[in-house]
Amino acid sequence: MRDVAALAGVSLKTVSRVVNEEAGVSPDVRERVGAAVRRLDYRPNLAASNLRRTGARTGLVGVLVQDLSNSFSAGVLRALEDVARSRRTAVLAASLDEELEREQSMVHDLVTRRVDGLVIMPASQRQDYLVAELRTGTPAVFVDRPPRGVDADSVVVDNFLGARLAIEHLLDLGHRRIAGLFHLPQIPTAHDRIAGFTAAHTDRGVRPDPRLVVDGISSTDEATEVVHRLLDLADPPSAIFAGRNILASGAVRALAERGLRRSVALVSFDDFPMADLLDPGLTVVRQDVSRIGRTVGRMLFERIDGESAPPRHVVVEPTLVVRGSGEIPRRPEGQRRR
Amino acid sequence: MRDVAALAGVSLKTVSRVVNEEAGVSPDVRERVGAAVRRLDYRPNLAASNLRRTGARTGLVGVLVQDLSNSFSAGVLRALEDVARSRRTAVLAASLDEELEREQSMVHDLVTRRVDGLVIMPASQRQDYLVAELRTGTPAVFVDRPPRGVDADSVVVDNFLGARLAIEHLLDLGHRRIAGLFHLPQIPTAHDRIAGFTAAHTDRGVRPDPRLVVDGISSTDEATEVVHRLLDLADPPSAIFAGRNILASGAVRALAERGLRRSVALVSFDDFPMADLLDPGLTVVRQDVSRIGRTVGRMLFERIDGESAPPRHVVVEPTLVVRGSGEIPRRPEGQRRR
DNA sequence: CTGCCGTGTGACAACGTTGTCAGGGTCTAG
DNA sequence: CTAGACCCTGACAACGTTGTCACACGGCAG
Repeated sequence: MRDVAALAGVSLKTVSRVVNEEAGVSPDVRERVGAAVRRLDYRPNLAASNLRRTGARTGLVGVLVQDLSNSFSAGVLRALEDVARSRRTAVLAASLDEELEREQSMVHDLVTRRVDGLVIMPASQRQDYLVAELRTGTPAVFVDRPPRGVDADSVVVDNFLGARLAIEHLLDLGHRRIAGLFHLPQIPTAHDRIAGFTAAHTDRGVRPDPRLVVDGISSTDEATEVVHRLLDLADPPSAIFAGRNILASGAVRALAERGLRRSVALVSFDDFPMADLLDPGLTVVRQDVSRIGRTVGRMLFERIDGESAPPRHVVVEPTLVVRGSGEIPRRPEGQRRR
Repeated sequence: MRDVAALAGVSLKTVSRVVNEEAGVSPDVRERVGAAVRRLDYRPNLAASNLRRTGARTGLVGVLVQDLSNSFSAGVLRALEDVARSRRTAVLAASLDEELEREQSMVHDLVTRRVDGLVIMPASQRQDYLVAELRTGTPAVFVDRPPRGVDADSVVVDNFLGARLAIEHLLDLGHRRIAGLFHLPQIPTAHDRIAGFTAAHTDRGVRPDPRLVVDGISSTDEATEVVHRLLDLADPPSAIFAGRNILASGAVRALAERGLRRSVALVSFDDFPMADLLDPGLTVVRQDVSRIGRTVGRMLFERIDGESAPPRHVVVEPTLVVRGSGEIPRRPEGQRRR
């Protein structure tokens, strides 16, 4: 900036005025400074500028998701990015991989970087640590999992409802022995899906067989194994509900290995690209990822703009997408057929 | 910081020393300052710190990909993130959506933010504009598409080889009428894949039917349409090569609609999650996304560390992943069979 | 001619931090 | 007892920018 001022023969302040398009600079000077800026490839130092300006924004928001490479996280991030772009804000993204410690250290880092806002898909059970972090006034919005131990905006899917929709759908088709595959039950989303699974049964007077409900499954391979084990039971399930898309792929594989893809019904939570190309197409409970992302973005920027109403907790309703795999009727006997 | 100094009864500089874990502070004072820091929730202002330090890094890298929500971009980003994390660096991510203008403005913004490095999956044809941007010394690494008009490191997949692998595979199975579905030919990746498609044919003395080679297809629906049109020809293709995964899903859909999934061979460029669950499993040319991301990360940080050797251009070899859809033999007559 | 106003410009301090250097205290060797 | 060395600590300037304020100039009314 000093060089620009020297080259244009003006003071630092005048360069600042031109760069910031402030009024009150004669066209002549404005032109001279502009030329000098271009000639020297001058770029204002945003850090210094923010330092000086009172209450300036960094134009940066932090987004902490479970895993940038999974389609749910990536979809939410993408929708958020679009909102951020319209607010001339850049996005700092990171994966938490369900690691509590990483969540805390990332939040700390981002707050230290003075991001204007924070979006968190939490890995931790409780976020008490956030109370201190957010004392600086950084707004935070939770997504996918509600906050515990700290009061903040959130956008979550109604996991209970989603599971119930799926199970009711299967019950309507006559299924009575429905297997449930779930993630770690201490994760709120998994917990609610298990609850929805159970509630749908009991509401209809059906008692779910506890042997058919398996939780703590965290990989596709484990899911394949579990499904094989369930199908080996003397009274195997006639339908399967997968509580997460990666568990659904394990289930699909197990069914395929036994030639049962058209014999055992399957419904999954979470849609994914190309689920409709499977044969039969995979019936899923879909979360509207981009709507979730947009909602989160909108709420975050309202807070950044100074909105100070009490935290809002938006619950997005998932929908059942019928594609075939979930519409296989109960087959009372002779499941081995092709 | 001033408050901390006052509370601890020391000078600003001493607080600075404690915060930065500099040597030469008595344990007593260190402890007092530490307590004050905790009590006041003090956080150093990174911007100010960077401003003062000579040649300090921002601990920030910019990553510009095609679309954060597609699995290739997301996978590369994720692998990059892991490298960045090990270097205590955060990642600023953005989607370009093949928009040239956005590429330029994002690069400009990121350079102004003083990122330590830049990763670009270019949307533009030429990147001459970068010469001026990079004069500040910000290193850049290109991924997926090589740089034009500016000399910089790059990591790209051998698209020519990938397409050739696929076509040779199909030719080996006796196919002679192979359809090719491609993206816009002015995009270098598409261009090379078309070239590989053609070269594989001519190397084997087969003349590809120009009517079977369609480029400029940019959506799944368009691909479906095109495949239907090709299958309506008097002499339809016995195999299809999809030059991109989104085109593959269009092709799968068209084949499914005609009950030809087990009759017409299909090989696609780009793997995607759950491609193995299709029936038959989709045979693809796979790019090792996480290796690409890691390589890019490694190269970028070498530059950030001051490496000044001439730019390197790494070409990653793709591999053919056989899953069934590509191994359907040529069926000389009566393709309509189920 | 004087005084006032508006316009364009610049000097200076300040944002929050750290590098430099100097000073005061304690310790050790001569 | 003194000189030198060493250890801690603090004063001060500087990083690149912008807010505040003052000043110089030309024009205009009295």
